[in-house]
Order: sequence, then C-alpha cells, then structure tokens
Amino acid sequence: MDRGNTKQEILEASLELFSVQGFEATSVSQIAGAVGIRKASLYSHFENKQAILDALVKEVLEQYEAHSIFAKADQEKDAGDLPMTPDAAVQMIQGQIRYILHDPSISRARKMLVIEQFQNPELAKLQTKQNYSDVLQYFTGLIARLIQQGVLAEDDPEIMAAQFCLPISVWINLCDREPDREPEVMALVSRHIQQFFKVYQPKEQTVFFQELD
Amino acid sequence: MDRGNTKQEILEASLELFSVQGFEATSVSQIAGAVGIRKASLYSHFENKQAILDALVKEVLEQYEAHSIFAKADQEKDAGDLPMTPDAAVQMIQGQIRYILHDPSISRARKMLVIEQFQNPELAKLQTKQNYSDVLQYFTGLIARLIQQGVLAEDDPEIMAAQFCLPISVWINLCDREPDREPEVMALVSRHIQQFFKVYQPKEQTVFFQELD
DNA sequence: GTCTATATCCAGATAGAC
DNA sequence: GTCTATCTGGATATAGAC
Repeated sequence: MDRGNTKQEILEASLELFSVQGFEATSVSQIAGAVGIRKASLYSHFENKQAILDALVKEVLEQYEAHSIFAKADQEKDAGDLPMTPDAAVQMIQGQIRYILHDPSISRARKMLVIEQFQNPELAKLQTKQNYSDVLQYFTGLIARLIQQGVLAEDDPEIMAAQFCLPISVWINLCDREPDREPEVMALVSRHIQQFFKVYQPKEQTVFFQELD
Repeated sequence: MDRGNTKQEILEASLELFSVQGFEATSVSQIAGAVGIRKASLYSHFENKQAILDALVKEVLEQYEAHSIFAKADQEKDAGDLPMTPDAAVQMIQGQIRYILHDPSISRARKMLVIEQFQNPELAKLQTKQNYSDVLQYFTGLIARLIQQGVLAEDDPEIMAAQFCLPISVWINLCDREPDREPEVMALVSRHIQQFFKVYQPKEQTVFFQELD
C-alpha cells in the first residue's frame, strides 16, 4: 500500500514527535513505531538519529524560504494591495494566523523551534529569524508604506511593527499550547488590529477643512 | 563545606539542567554529577526523578505566589504610586525586566515552562498563568486606573494591556534565547513605552490653542 | 528495504556495606 | 547520606538473513 515515501514518512513522524517531546526525549523506536516499521529499518534511510533532525531542519528551512511571505524581499511586490482598511487587515491577519496554526508542518516546526531554542544554537537562530526578525522586518516595511500613503499616522515604523506583531506572536504561542483558546484569540486579534488602526490614525488636515464648512 | 542542603542543591542543579535540556532529556546521573554525588545517593533525597520535578514545580509556584507582583490581587495596593510619567514607566519596567532576566531561579523556571509547555499539561497551565494571564490582568487593572486618572486616553484597557505587555514578553524570550541582545531589547522597550504613552495620550483641547499661535 | 538478532551502552532504580 | 555493586530495561546502532 505504500513505500518509496518511507523516508518522507519518517521525517513527518519525527517532526510530530520532536514538536512535543523534543529531539533528545524522542527515541528511534518511537519514530519507527509511528511509521510502522522496526527501528533497524530506519537506518536504511538515515545514517543515525541526528541525521533525521538535520534533514528536518533543512526541509523546514526550504519550505520557509519557498512559501513564507516573510522570507522574501518581496516587500515591494504587494504594494499594489495597499492602502488597507482595518477590516481588511483583520481578515488578512486572521486568515494567516488560522493557516499557520493548522498547517501541520508549519505548526510542528514552530513548536519544535520553541522547544529546542535553549539547547540547539542552530534552531535558536532559526527561531529568531523565522518568528521574530523576518516578521518584524516585513511589517516594518509594510507599515512604513502605509504611513507614506497616509493610511497610518507618522511615527516610528519599527516600534509600530513590534506593537502590531508581537502580541499576535504571543497569541499564536498560546494557541499552540491551548488550542481551545483559538476563538478567544481571534477575537482579541480583531480588537487589537482595530485599535491599532484607530490610535495610529493620521490627524488629517482635511479634517480641518471639513470642519470649516 | 556543605551538606544538610544537599536536597536544595539537587533542586537547583535540576532546574538548571531542565531549563536547557528539558526533563526527559536530563539524566539522574547528570544531576548527581552537578551536585557532586553519585546518582544512587540522590535517591536518599527523592523517591525518583519525577519527584524532583514535582518538588521543583511546587517550589516555583510558591516562590511566584510569595514574591511576584503579578500573583496577588494587590492591584489596589500600589495605586498610590500613580500617576505615572512615561520616563518613570520606562525605568520601572526596565528594572523589572533586568531582574527577572538575571535572577537565576526565575529565569530558569521561565525557560523550563517554555520547554515543557507542549509536553506537560501542568506546566502548560503554569506557563499561561504566570507569563500571560496574571501579567495581563495586572496591567489591565493598572491601565484602567491610569485612564481614570486622566494619564491615558479612554480606550479598551484589556487590549491596551496586551499591546503594552506582549511585545515585552517576546523580548524577554528573545533575551532568554540570545542574552547578548539585552541592550538592544532595552532600547526597544524604552521606545515602545514612550510611544505607547504618546499614542494613548489623552486628547487635550490645549493642543488646539498651541497650534494656533 | 525490512526483518530478527545482537552488541554496547546508559538510563532509572534498588541493595546493602560503611 | 554516600558509597559500590547490581538489576532491568530501553537507548542507539550494526550484522546479516530474506
């Protein structure tokens, strides 16, 4: 009924286990059991346990570079989509959150980075890049353009990006830990974004003119 | 030069190891080695490895309840310290961050909760309570009082608390992962708080008069 | 490629001398 | 309380039949 994709099945089973127990606490037998083979057979596909993690990291990195909107310097690409209303932003962000929460490999990779961040320097760097630096850089650019276009008030776009993204980052982690709280989190995200656009609303000089009629 | 406090030394060594490797990945031999005894001697102090974690969790919980400003319902207690200037807030928050970053037991307990959150339901609950719910509740109350006193503009205090705290929460995690970035983080915290007070500044009609000269 | 069998090692835990 | 010695099981990994 299968085979030929055993190597891929091993990677998937490993990620699932590593994302909950961590690398060290997961045994080769467990992985083999999840795939439906004996542990000895696993060594036909990978030289050792460490090689599984290495392959996994490589795959996670490639998936990220290939598909994440935060990975690329395509910050100019979707400039056409601007300007943005608060409601559109809520929809867009909630959609993105739902996607990365429920996509199995993205979700598991994120959890694995969280678990291994204090133990494995390579994964620590990856964690900072994927779930902090790249996201902040992306939104700093986006917000800077929204300021240029008069959608948001003039202010420090780097701090604005942090105030926009980092609460969401914490809420995603909360959902990873307690999936039942997703609805509550979605409501908070909505209120957060609405309020963000409100407090960073430009003081329009046009208001002046409108008030003069 | 010692003994009588061996049990406490075991707890401290265990927390240090658990906070980097996690519970499962840490061996009893490692703990014993860190304390300077053989692993068999360790069983004179704890029934088994799990009992060490249990005692650790109990201790962490007690320390938190006894000393954390977020644990208690003393939200009315320091109401006297209000109102608060942005600069005072920056000093106060930076001090708190430095403290919880460098206090060994607080720092290690926080990391352990991060590492074990997807594996251990008890620690997951503790993580949500100590590093999310309690903090947000505390600052929601604080901000509500600052609004009452006219220091901050009228707005949803719960979302304001999230926008205030959660970026800081992420920055603390970043420092746990990459301690060298503490100076950078401190600067971000300062800019963040200054900007927070600015955007939630109550709209004074006096601004109008100033602009008319 | 998968299996059984095995080698080697180290894990958690106990017994009993000191 | 700490030690050495030991038990038992499970860990990673290899050898070799099929």
